[in-house]
Amino acid sequence: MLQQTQVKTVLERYYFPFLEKFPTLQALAEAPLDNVLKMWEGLGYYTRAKNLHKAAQLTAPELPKQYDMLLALPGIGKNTAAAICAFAYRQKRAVMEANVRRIICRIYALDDPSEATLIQKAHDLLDEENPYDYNQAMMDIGAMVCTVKDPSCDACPFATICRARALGCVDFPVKKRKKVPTRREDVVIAIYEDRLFMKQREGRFLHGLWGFPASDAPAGEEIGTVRHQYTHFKLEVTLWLQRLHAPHEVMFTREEIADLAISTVDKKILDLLAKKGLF
DNA sequence: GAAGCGTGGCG
DNA sequence: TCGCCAAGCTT
Repeated sequence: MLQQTQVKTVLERYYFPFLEKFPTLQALAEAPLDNVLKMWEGLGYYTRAKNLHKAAQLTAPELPKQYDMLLALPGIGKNTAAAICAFAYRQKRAVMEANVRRIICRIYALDDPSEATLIQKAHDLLDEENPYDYNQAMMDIGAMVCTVKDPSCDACPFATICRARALGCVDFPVKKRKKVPTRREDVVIAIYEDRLFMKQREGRFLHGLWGFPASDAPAGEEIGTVRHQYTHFKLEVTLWLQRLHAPHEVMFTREEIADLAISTVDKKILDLLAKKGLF
């Protein structure tokens, strides 16, 4: 859950409900994927949920303790494998995530280091006698002291050796900006009495979540626009309403929709329909 | 190595 | 409104 996601979000809305629903690796492994996705709803990067579910099925009832075996599991990369080893099993592994990366870039004044360089530096710095405390300290310092903007260098234990500080700037690592394109889509909302047509998404994007597929041939009445910002593109959806005279394909009532895993953009569409009193 | 993958918060 | 960023991984 914590991959590319702020701790605050995970702790406030996802971690505890997820553990209550799936209290053991075995329970997670036996659950239908749709139930897992429902608990992941709104958290993003949904492949993580699928990978976690798969990893549970591969390892239940017990997670392996060896780094290489963890690394081989879907969704577990070098950082997560190192974190599990260091935090769960007190092994000598150095985590290399966002906070550690920022600290290392600043200590050594690295603009845009390769992954290999970062991992080498992290390994060099690791306190092998206290891997748990070292890793936790690095992440906490990154989160609370060596922050992205306006770091508290006066309170930083690295202040005397930090090259970025000696250079009088905190502009490490160098931020690479990228502009994202805008994508426009037409979506036709098919309504019959108290039911809506929804489809489970396929392909890589939002896979497994239920939503409103884009249409090549919009028809019906235009009812509004929904905007949503993804990492790599901006989406602008024009909504069309089509009232059917007979039900077709798969349609859901409001109560049934509440049990489906739905991404944020499709939630926005549902909100707009509700706001306009259309559904 | 680079691109693709979600969402919410912040300035 | 816009760009940046977060306990990264997979292809």
